[in-house]
Order: sequence, then structure tokens, then C-alpha cells
Amino acid sequence: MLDLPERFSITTSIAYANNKPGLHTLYEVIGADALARWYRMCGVPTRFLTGTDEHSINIAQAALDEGRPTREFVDEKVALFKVAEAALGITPDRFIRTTDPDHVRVAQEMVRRAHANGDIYLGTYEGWYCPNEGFRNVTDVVETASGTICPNHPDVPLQWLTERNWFFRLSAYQERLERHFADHPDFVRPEHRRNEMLGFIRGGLEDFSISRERTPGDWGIPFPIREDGSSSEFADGTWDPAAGKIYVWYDALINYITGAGFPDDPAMFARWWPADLHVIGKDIARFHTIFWPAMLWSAGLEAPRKVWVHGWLLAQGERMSKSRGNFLDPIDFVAAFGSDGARYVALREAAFDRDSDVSWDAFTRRYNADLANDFGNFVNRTVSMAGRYLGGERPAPREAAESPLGTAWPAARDLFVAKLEACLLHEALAALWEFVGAGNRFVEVEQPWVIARAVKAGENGAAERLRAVLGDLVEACRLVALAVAPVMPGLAPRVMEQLGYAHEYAADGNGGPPLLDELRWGAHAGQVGMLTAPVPLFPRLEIEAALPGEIPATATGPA
RNA sequence: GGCUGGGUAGCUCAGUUGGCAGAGCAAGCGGCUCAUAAUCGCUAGGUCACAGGUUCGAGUCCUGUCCCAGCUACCA
Repeated sequence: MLDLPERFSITTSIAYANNKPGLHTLYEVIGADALARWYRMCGVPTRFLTGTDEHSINIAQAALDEGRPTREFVDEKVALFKVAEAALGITPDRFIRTTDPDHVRVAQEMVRRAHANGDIYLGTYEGWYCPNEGFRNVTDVVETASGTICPNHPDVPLQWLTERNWFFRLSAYQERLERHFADHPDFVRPEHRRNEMLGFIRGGLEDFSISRERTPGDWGIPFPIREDGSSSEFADGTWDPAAGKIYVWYDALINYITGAGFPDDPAMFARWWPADLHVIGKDIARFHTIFWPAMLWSAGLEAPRKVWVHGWLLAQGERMSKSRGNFLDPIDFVAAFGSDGARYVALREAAFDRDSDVSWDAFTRRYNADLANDFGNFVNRTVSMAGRYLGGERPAPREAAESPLGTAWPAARDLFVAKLEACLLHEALAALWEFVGAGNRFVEVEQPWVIARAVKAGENGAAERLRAVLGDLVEACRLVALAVAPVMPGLAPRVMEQLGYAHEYAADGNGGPPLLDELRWGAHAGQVGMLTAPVPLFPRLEIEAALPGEIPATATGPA
């Protein structure tokens, strides 16, 4: 069916820990978690890294404005992320924070390597600085009668700042980047994002600054090198403040190799790097597909194998964001749809390869149609009929070739897997739900209740036919619940229990039998088991009871 | 401004090399009774953004126009 990799190393971008998380931020994490779980269940050693980005000047300023220590401020925000991710069933192998001590060491090591390789040099960075947004490009500011202003914050006076910064020689990597894109056509996906990045590279690359002279509250990773090239570390282990801080973007990207074990654990690093997949949003594609490979090459390391660029969640055409206030609180979302339901509707309702308009209404309709009506009811009617007509002993499926569902299954499964591995998670789920539809239609065609009456009437062969039909239905329930387990990890154990099967996977998807073996029609045909009484999996939601069609404004303040 | 996507049913979208406009959801009608008012079937719903052109034939190819989104260098 497919060739599984020998290991799978996947990351998300790290979230900016300045506020509580929105669903639009965790959407990417849900998708990556589903992919990580897929590989874990397939028996592929998997490492899934996600976390938080904490060294930004804005965060330091926000903490300062609240009169609190920056560390306390970010600890609080990170705790909110962890609570929300736990509610969504997110299972990273490491939750990395850029304030983690090992990450601080790795970022400094990367600076030293770039310096040793002649890729960084001292220069001057100057430009308009908006206290709310940082340095603004000349094309982003507006000239007015009262002076130059930032269009987003017209009341805040812009400052012309000059900083002595270290610069990274990105210009030296233009040719290598072009060659890398040519040699690895799948490096950036989807295709149109790759084209954008390629266009940017061909337009000529400028060097970028990787240090800041000063930061609010002295926040950030100490730049490990002084202007004269000497180490900025004092004998007591503290750092010379005059050396400045590492610019937050340079620091943030490096989390991916910290999380892979660089450089303290070479064996671990060799095992997990290069990452197989970075899952990121379209707004940060350039940093991941252009700056980041160059940074790695400068340090003598490999670029990640693939970067998947997803789109945004939109509410009525507008990007969901904390600053706009049109975002969903993941806790509310889980409260309404359940952890599994929330994961499913998020990944099914939004396309993973482009922007998607979402609404509470659409999520509710999707939940009712796909989960309550189609699949939940399919399992319910199957378990109910098998229990009622066969007394609870689990009927075995027929040979695939003798069963319409058994015949249809391989194509549905293969399409599901192909879409999943292509990161088209919404299409993967759609492919699987085509098969759920086939299951429901099969019930109508066979009408087991009619066969059951024939059995009662003593009709010849009716009992055998009833067992066969119900066996096929039970098998269809098993296959769909297992296939969709990476997306709805809590569902599979509940379905398996009702079907009288063991579920041997751990909470994070590790440890069970290879999923592809389990996804064969009739994989457990010989096993005896008892069905339980039917228990509804996804209670139907009343649209009226749900929030109105608008995305509720739950913002607590500016981002 | 330049470059790249897109505009198809009320909503979300699919439409391969040009060959009778499709799916899901929502709506209406009917069937069934195992099931969570569910499910199955049927119906309705379209100036394929607009105007030209090529062609026996255009949602698809070409030209122009309008609209939306993205990219066009350091907030993260």
C-alpha cells in the first residue's frame, strides 16, 4: 500500500506566548498531532515537537506594562497553552519553550557556528520603529502632515532608531537555496507556496539582523560574542549585557534542533534530524523555507526535508486573530464538541492547504451530519441490531471478496492514507466518510430487520445471511474507528469496547499493533468477542442550543 | 504597480487531455423502522464573475474587463 518511513520527525511552529491560545493557533497543532499519531499507530518511531516562542520584545514589553516579571508572565501564558492542548488531546513528545535552558545553549551555539563560518558580521540596522509593532519597513509607513506614522497605530509616534547589530550573510546562500529548491521539488508544499518562496529567492536575498542591542527587561538570549569576537560570557557564567541579545526570530527557529537533541546528544540528533515535516502557517513561510535552511547550512547541518504551509482560519472572510477578537477559545470549543469532535470538525471543516472560512454554525452542522448522524448512528444501529438479533456474540465479517463493504474498503482506505500523507487532512476524512455512507446504504439494501423476521419464520439460510450482514457492518465500524483514530484518538477505544475488541494503543497512539495490519478487512475475523449494549458516541447537538452563527468575540485584550 | 492564486447551486467546494454542469450540507417530498427526529431514495435549486474570440462543440483554451485573496525583507 505504501512505504512507511523508518522514523517520522514532525514539528509545528512554536506559538507566540503573549495571550491565551485561539483555535486558529492550535489548528496547526491538531493537524500535526493527527499526523504524528498516524505514524505512531503505524509503528513508525515518531517524534512530535511543539511549544512556545517566548523571547519577543512585545512579550517583554507586555509584561513590563503589567508590572510583572517577564518569566512569570510567560509561565502563565504557557500554562494556558498546555491546558488547551491537553483538552484537545495533543500529545507532543516534547513541549519546547524557547526559555528552556538547553534551548538557550543551542541558540548560542548556532551563533558561534555562524560566526566561525564567517556568516555573521557587525553592521548597522536603522529604520522606523513603532513601539507597538517594532521596526517597520519604509513601504509600511505613511507620510502625513504631522510626520511619519504607522498605519496600524496612527496615534503612536514613530521613532527613527539606529542599532548596531550582527547580520547574517543570507546573500551568500542564494545559489544554494535555488539549487535546493530545484533538487527537492517537495521541499515546500503546497506548490503555490513553493513558487512564492522561489520568487522571493530569485528576487535577490539581503542579509538580516540576528541581534538586538537592548530589550525591555533585559529579556532574551544573551548574544554569546562581543564585537571584538571574544566570548561574552563572564567567569561566573553570566553574560556581558553590552553584547546584546539574539534576535527572537533567529532564536525561535532553532527550537527545532534543540528539540531533536542538538548538540548535547549526537545519537538522538542523528536519529531525529533532519525533521521530516515542519507544519507552519503561510505568514511565516519565508523564515522556515529560506532563512532557516541557510542558518542550518551555516552551522554544517541539514535542512528539514519538507515544510507544509497551511492557511488561515477565517471568520466571515477575516483572519481569526486575537487582536481582531474574532477567535474561538479552544476550551469553549472542546466543551461544545468534545475533544474528539473538536479535532474532527476543525480538521474536516477547514482545508489544510488554504484559507478556510469557518463558523460555529458550520462546525455544528458538520458535527451533526458526520459524527452524530453518519458515523455515530452507524455504529449505534450496528451494535443495536447485532445485540438484539444475535444476543451479543460478535458476528464475523465475510471474506472481502464476498462482501460489498469488504470489496469497497481497500480503495477507501488507500485514498484516506494517500491524502493523509499528502497533508490533505480534510480530503482524507472525506474519503473515509464516503465509506461510512456506503455502510449506511448497505444497511438499507440488506434490511437486517427483515432478515431477522425471516429467521424467526424459520426461513432456510436466513440466520446465516443475518450473521454475514451484521458481521460486515461490525467490521466496517472497526475499520473506520481505527483509521480515524489519529484524528479522534478517544473514539477508537469506545468503539472497540462496544464491538468487544481490545484497544492496545497507548493514549498517544504508541504501542499497539501496526495500524496498517489492523486496517485489513477481516484482520480479526477468527476472534471471538462479545458486543456491549449500544452507547451513543456523539450526542446530536441542537443548533439553537449552540452559539449563534457568529464566531464569539472572546478576546481579552490586544495581542 | 509587478507577480501568483481564485470567482461554478442558499453554504462549502469538485470538475482530468475541450464532449450532455457535479458532490456534501441546508431545503422540500416519499420510503423504512435497526438506529441519536436517525437513515435510504427522490425533487428542487446554475447567465459556470463580465465581454469578446478560437472551435462542430468552451466551466475548461485565447484576449480584455471587474471583483476577492496571497507574495512583493527583519511584530511574532
